[in-house]
Amino acid sequence: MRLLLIEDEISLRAALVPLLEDAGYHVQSAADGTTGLDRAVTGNFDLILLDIMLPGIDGFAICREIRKHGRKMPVLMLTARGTVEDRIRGLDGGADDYLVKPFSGPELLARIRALLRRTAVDAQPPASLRLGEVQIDFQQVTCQRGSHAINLTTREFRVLEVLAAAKGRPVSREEFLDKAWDHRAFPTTRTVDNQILALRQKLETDPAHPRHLITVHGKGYRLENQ
Amino acid sequence: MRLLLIEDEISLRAALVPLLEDAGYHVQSAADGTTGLDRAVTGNFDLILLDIMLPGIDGFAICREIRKHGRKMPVLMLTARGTVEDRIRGLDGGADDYLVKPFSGPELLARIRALLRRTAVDAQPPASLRLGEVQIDFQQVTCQRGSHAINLTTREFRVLEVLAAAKGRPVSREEFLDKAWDHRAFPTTRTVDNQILALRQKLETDPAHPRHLITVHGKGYRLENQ
DNA sequence: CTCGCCATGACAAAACCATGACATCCCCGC
DNA sequence: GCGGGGATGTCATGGTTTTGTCATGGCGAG
Repeated sequence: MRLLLIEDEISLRAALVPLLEDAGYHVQSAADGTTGLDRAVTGNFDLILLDIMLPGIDGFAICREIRKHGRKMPVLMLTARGTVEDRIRGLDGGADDYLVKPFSGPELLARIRALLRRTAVDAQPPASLRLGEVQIDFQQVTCQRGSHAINLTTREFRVLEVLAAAKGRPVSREEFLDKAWDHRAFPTTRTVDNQILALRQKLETDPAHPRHLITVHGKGYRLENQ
Repeated sequence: MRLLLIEDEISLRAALVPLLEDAGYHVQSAADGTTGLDRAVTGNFDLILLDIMLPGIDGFAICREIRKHGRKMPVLMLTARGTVEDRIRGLDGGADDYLVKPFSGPELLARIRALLRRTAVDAQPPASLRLGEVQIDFQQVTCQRGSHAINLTTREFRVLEVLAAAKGRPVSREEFLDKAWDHRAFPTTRTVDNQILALRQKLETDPAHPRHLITVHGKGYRLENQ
């Protein structure tokens, strides 16, 4: 599991990073809001730890921006202030939980576990998906633009399902090969690209300028669900 | 949904029961074959999870007994062995799916969902069906294009019924053999194709370009109703 | 016995998709 | 801004798998 810690205080970072790594997480950190937001949006994280008081952009704004980019990973806010207003404001902006400093290590780990568990449950692909005027039904294994049926291959459905289950998180080529290909298939990476290409040509209104099957340079692809 | 877990290893039961209950299933378990068979036959379960290596009766025998009693609920075999012979023997004896230990929780849940979907969704085929200008009546077992009668064989009716019951979802050849053939017939896959071929030639306006009996490459066939 | 049904196998046709070549784009350092 | 190198877009190709289609023969019902 990959965590992103956005926190400007060096001493807190120094304390938190080992704690999280000891707990088995992969941790990256950012010392200011701008860097943090950038990594949160482009990186492939499972959870964000976000301080509210930050130089650059503040935590509330970062959280809103993350959501604007369609990223659904859970965000755990860290703050020195604990007023009811702050809490409401944070949760309103798209944060998933809220932890008031000072907190204990076990407390933090427990919150992280709870958040990851909560989101892992709905890591299953949805029963159906709508991309613009295209409707994909994973139960019926059908796909149509308006009333006109579109023929997707089995592999294309599986690739879409993986993307849909990721809920906007970028999916790397390796992850695709793991999840959409039969166990232990090791095709060249071009293969994944070709599936994406085919899906774009079938699903996107303008395949050359995709609005839903988005390339994340150096990371893979992600699904923009409008 | 009510599941019955027949498994003698305490540790596996202890791991599986909470997993299944968290997933929203009602779980009962039996620690040996005799008890398990008894509950499977008398109880009202939607699915059976069945270990093969059991004290008392072994899993294969239990499965056969369950079928002898006319119970049709899906059976998912769990086993440490994964040989082709075991698999065939299990499926031959009336099991519906097969999972080799060790398996992951999500993997098990996915299989269960698939089995329940497969057996529950299409419980009731419609009483009649209209495909273009062709009218099929499953009650009267008749079929006509306009006022002109079309002669369908018994098997063709059953194949159509299975397709109709699936409501547009693709039906695999395995599923056809399960549902449209007498218990545990193992004809070559070509047999299903031939039935579809015959149906197309009788029902489709242009058998070479079917509009209703649609091939889903790598999956099977599905019925396009309109 | 005769006829229809249908399982099996053979072969052709089609679909799918892995691979590689080349063009193009993007990011980074200058 | 301006290359340069790596990453991605795109296409053509061939091999493999899956499906279409037909012929054959066994089998059971009437």
